[in-house]
Amino acid sequence: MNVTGHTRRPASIRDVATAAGVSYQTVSRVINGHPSVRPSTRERVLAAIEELGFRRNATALALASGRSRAVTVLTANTTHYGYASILQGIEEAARAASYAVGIGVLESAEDAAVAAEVQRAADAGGGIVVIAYDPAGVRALAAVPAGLPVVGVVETPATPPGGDRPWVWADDREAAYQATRHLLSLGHETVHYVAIPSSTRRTSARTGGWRQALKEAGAPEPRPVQSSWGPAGGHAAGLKLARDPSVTAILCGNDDLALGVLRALHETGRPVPGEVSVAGFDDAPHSAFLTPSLTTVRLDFTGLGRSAFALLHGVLEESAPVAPHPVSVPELVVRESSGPPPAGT
Amino acid sequence: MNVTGHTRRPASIRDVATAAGVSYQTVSRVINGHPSVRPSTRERVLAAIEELGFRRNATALALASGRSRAVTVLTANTTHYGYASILQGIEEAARAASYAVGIGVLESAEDAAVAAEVQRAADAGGGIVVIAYDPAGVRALAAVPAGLPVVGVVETPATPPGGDRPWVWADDREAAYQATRHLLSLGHETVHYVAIPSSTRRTSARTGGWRQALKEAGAPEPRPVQSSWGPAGGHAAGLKLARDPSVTAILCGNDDLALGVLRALHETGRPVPGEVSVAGFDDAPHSAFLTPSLTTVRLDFTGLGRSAFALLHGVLEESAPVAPHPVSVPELVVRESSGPPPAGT
DNA sequence: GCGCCTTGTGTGACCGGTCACATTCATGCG
DNA sequence: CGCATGAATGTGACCGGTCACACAAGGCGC
Repeated sequence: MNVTGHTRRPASIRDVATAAGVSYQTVSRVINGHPSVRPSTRERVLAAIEELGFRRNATALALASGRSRAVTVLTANTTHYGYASILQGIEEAARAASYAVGIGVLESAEDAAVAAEVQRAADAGGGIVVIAYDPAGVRALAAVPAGLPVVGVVETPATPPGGDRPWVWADDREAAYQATRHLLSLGHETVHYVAIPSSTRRTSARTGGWRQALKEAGAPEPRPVQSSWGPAGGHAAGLKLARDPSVTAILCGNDDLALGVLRALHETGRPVPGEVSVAGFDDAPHSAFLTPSLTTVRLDFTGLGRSAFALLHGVLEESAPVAPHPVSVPELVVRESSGPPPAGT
Repeated sequence: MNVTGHTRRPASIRDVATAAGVSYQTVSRVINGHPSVRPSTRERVLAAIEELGFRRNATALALASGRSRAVTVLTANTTHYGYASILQGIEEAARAASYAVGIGVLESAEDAAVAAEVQRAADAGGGIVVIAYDPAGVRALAAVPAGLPVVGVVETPATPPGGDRPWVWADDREAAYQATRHLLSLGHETVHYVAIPSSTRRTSARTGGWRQALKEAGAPEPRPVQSSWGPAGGHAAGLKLARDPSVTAILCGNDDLALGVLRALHETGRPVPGEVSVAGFDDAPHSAFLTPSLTTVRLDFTGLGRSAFALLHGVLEESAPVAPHPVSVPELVVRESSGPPPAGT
């Protein structure tokens, strides 16, 4: 309406109050839907709000009420598929609940750096979601001071990370178990494992599922190959494994690693799936379009993010029902990269 | 120090003041580094701060001072490589300047939805960075009310999107130009183009660079194939192009599209680069590990994000020097997917 | 000795909301 | 008819900082 060239200070509830001829408290009642406001009064206030383009100041609201309707997501990474999808799920749910979403990247797993980042997140005032799939995340989750509303997105339900704090998970253990069984069922003697960083600890869910499947089948358990997150790490691991002719099946900690492994096998002249079968983890969007397309396990990261937010939302507002630990069931997706072992073996 | 079971209200400057035996204003001076505070006093205050574990309340600071040391990033997507990398760059720079980073996803390009999201970003109080690579982003940038500190990350410097507002860009036009010239220089008669959503408009930078290279070489200009962002879109486009035997070179709007195109060519039995050459855009981490590895143009998205923040930072605090429009130079990366056209042509 | 400027410190108001309580007026009920 | 009750509204303090200004003490010039 009012088009002066200058940027004017936005209208406050007191401005609205004078415009409507009521007290600021009445305005507050109207915007909060308090019942005992005479309809005619409400009408007038709403008109004034409309006319002045009033919007409730989020900062003042947070300061006065203590609640800030905000979530900060702490994560070691924003670009990898799994992380980015979880973040997206959180944002989606947060937006629906009109919460603001902040992010903090844990660039280093060093304690001081992690603590600093946790502090920053705590300063933001709202709730915190920590993606604790890796060392930095796990430490961050542990470093969140007690009493702060926090939810962890973790690898496995078997090891409660922060003791009493709520968490959500996709069942990586089950997923790794399924993928490994799939490969074994094709006739492979055993399955080698290329691990993402956190998954080397004995307690890791992905490693655990793989190990369990091997044990149940009475298959020998090769040493997992420690790797990084990206295709470069997978490539290096793949070159190593390719040298060993007994290797006929490889499970990778994520699809990016699998991509690197595929490339390494290609470079060393070992056809997939003719000689070696490869399975990934996560079902990233590109996996279906690789050549050969990648057998993998699909995890619902977006849903995981939504659940994390729902849980946090429940903690922040007692009114909101706390979701019962929602575990999304992983789904094996069989594609071209897995098949029976070569006949000669 | 003080370990009571209950979560106590954090210390305020007044708590510190009484503990140090000074007024709250003196505490404020100390935490702001004001010069005229007697060293001995400063000492006492710092000791009290330390002892009470005082941290300045960000919300109160924002309310009182007006500045909120926060950036909100508006983007249509958080999972695609380019977007995620820009976000990461922004976060990195923001963290270094101890700014909080918020994100808002533009789920729909519909005007009302975009406007709502812009409002939310504005409500957050700080600066705004809009990633305007696509219709939703472009609209969001246009919808930001004048007077708000905002920086756009845009496709091309040729079309100032918001008129007077600052923006940064990676030179997509130049990148597309380089990639197209590379393919032409290999001997291809022309280069087909599979476009990402925004790039179909005539003003688009990527399309423009491609077109310019064709024109300069006197090559015929085929109709660009409109596609989506992901590999599925590239796959569909690739199937279409594969039917045309005259197609020997394809430039894709991003590496994910290229991946889909590669797959489509594989499925239709057209060897790459034997019969068809393919080039991508962005140099995503996986592109080097595809089979065939992908010729592409590398863009420094992270650097772009950092620049965007630097620019915004300059706007928010006059003290900070405003970076001169920093354009990162794209770099052509030649890999296996491009080569000379088949001899018979 | 006086005025004046500078240094160090304190006081009150304010940012824009919420919250606890006070006040007014119309009802219902004994 | 008097009084308790509840609806409708207003007042003052408060959240935790900042800002503008006041004020005391000390040094300097004249």
